[in-house]
Amino acid sequence: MKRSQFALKTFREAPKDADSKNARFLERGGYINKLMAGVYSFLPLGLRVMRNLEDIIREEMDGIGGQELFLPVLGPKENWQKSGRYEDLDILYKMDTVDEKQIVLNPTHEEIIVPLVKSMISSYNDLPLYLYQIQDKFRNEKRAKSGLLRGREFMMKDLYSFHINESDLDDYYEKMSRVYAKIFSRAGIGEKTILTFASGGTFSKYSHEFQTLSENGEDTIYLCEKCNVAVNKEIIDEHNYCPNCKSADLIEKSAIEVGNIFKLRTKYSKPFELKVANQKGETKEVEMGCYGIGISRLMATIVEVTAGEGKIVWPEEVAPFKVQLISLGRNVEANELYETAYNDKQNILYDDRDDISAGEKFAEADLIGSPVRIIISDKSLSAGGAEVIDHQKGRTTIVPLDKVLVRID
RNA sequence: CGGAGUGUGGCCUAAUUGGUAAGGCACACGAUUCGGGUUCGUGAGACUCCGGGUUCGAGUCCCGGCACUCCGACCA
Repeated sequence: MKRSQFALKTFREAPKDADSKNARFLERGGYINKLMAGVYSFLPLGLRVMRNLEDIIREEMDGIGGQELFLPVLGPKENWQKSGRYEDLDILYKMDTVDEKQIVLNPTHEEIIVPLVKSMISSYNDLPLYLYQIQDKFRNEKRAKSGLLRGREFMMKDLYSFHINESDLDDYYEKMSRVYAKIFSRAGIGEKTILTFASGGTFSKYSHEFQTLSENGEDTIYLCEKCNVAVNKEIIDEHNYCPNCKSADLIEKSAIEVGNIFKLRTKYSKPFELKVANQKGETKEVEMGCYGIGISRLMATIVEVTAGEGKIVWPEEVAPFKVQLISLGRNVEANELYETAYNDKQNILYDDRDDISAGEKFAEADLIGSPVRIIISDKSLSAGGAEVIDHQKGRTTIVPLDKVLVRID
């Protein structure tokens, strides 16, 4: 991609109303644009980051049998009344339409997927079943805040698992827990993301959250540094010791909840009468689990944890562009490198603008944050080729132009 | 939903006791410069959030809305 053709506008200053680190950085860098409180447009640069996160998540979900589908944003009032959440959920967007129908903007999709799956399965032979989607969720938060961390419309991956019995649910739940750790590791926040015991609701003793340690986090967790496991504040009164080593030596930390896994058991299969026949021909309610990752929140969390002032180095798999090629007055050489060395032009951003100062190009490159930066200038050419900066390793080398690709790979 | 604060060109800011909107960024054009948002000139761009009120006169004071931000409550 040539920078001169890329729809990107960065700014010297962040908008005044962007107060959180992620909002300041992402709006300044031209990743996102605020439409109203808690509602953001994703611009081409920001969408590239989100798509990369989606790709990681898809790969991992598919890897444990997940099958992707796409459920509607709109939902019928009746489904939500059936589960009791039409009245219980204060964040539910309820709308009266002109023809006097009442509809809901789905804030989550148990009420949608359970009736759907009911129409698909009838026997234990149809189980287990793992369905997921990546889609916008709508929640009328009393107070949207902190940029992408708590929005009213946000991108989420939600997977729902369906099992013939509890032990099968337990097995899959454990498997998912490990896969989640892998996802956050690939997203570059593995070391700071802590498996956290949280309230399980009425059907299960605990659920688990994946909490990323961050000063600006809105959750409070109690961390056992020895085991790298934590307990959420909401259950610390009953559980003020490490779930792993039983130590009471826990440290209070603030964190951002980036993912959550939850054993629903029969909470929703019951009201919607989702049942299948078991081996004996008896009808049984289906055991369910649900597993969410807030993808836009994950993007914000990476920024909160890794960005500096006007500067970021995105994790390898997340970066909007893997490589940034910057020409400083040497477009002939840079053009040739761009055209010949890179067949994957989608993953390199080539700043070919010739009316922009070096300082401005660098400042913008810092905001875009590719792991690798290549500079071609008089200075680099007289030193022997292109200057290749590996931001992950913190290393700068001069590489002959015909060897640049080799060195990158 | 309670409390507090803030609304001025696209963005960031200024405007004296109330006196007729100023600057920077960005944008267009022309020069200049070319390793950290270079410098200079020219130009375009504003019902000062909306609606009332006080006043000869309101960005400024008063009332009512709306929006945004922060604190708290809430967060399957």
